[in-house]
Amino acid sequence: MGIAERKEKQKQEIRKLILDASMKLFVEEGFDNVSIRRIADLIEYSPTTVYLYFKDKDEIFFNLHEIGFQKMLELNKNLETIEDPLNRLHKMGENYLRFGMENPEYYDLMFIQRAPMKKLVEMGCDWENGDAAMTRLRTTVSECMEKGLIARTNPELVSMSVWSMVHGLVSLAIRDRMDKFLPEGAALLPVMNQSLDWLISTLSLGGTGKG
Amino acid sequence: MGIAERKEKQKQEIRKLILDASMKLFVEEGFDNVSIRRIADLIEYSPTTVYLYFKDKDEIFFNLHEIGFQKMLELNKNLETIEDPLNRLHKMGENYLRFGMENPEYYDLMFIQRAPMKKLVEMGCDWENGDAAMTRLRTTVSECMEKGLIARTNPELVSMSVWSMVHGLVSLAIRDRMDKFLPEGAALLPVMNQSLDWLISTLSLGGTGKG
DNA sequence: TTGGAAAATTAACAGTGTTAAGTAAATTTG
DNA sequence: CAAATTTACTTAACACTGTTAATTTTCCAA
Repeated sequence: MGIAERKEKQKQEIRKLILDASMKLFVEEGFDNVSIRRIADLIEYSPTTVYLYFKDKDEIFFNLHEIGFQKMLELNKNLETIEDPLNRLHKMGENYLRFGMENPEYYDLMFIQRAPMKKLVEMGCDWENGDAAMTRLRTTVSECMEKGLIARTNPELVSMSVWSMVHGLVSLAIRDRMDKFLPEGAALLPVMNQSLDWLISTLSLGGTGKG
Repeated sequence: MGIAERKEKQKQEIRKLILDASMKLFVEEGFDNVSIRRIADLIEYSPTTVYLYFKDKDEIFFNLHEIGFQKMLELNKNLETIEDPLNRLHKMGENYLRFGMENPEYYDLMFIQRAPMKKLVEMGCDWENGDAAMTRLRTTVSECMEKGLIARTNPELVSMSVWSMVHGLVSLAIRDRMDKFLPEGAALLPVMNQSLDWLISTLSLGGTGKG
């Protein structure tokens, strides 16, 4: 079955070619300037060829959104060695903020754009990437509660709250709402990290409440 | 000069006609389905007429974004009578969440879509609506600190953090990320309000930390 | 070498934002 | 009141968009 295998491999290669070209356009020209025709130009195929590898444009975006989660997962490998769950939670937040600011296009697809969620509904399946991320967060939050580092309440609720805040920070930043409140040209990430520091120290039972 | 005045009034009427039609389409059909041609159809003018009243599509969206802020301001009138600043902060958050969930299209324009901010840069002016809203929030946060209701830190930072959390909640909800973590068909707003309750009680120096 | 499947293309449809040029209506001027 | 001018509006067009049907080219097996 060498031939069918090779064909499948070739197919995957072209899929990757398309995804890479899409992301390149997305990063360099912005969401609105990613068109099937420009993707096709980039990979030197005709526009309709793209449709032989992806059902429609949203499916391309869905795949990019998945790649984004992979990248984020990779970034979070530095958490594994952190024993203290509150420290881990803090570092998890820092990772999240950094990922969002360094990969605004991926972040957009993962947490802002409608297309990937639309595709999810179409396919009738769960948001596995989102669920997995939320589970990792909730596990750490639960651990913090068990060790008495933060107040014992509903871990689900606290996870959602913490996630909402870091998401709020990143999404305001990458959609140009945050810079409006800072001196011209000021770096956003340090301020965002201060917000996170504040949250963690406010959360913390043993902390000063001052950060 | 009655005639110039009347003409100006007529001009404003057609502008309003266009904005109303745009919002109607935006609410009923979603952002992507608002086209100049459909707006023109609705107001029974030719598509190019729209360009006599607005420079481009983004300018329409910018104006809708401003109307959104007006609506939000109106909603916040119920805050004026609240003496206790922490209560006021809490209620301000509730208003924010409710506004977002009841007017997702306006919210989108105010805090998610890029178009209005793009227009702002083009016009070279500040985000007055955003600044005003942030000032109202910061004033209340400062008052909480002065009265010793919450920890004395940087009011700007705490305001940003609080805003980020409620924005995070609303933006996750209206971009279909929140329902993925709740039972099918569950109402989002109550959960979001619980998150807010948690934040306020965690913030509060006199509180139980349990909500 | 030929038959058929697979891969890629061309042509087309219905739509988009936007502009230039032309027409109809209203107002000012003689 | 009639002519000239300004204002309001429309038609036609450009260069795009996602997507599909029909057609051609390429590849592999018999």
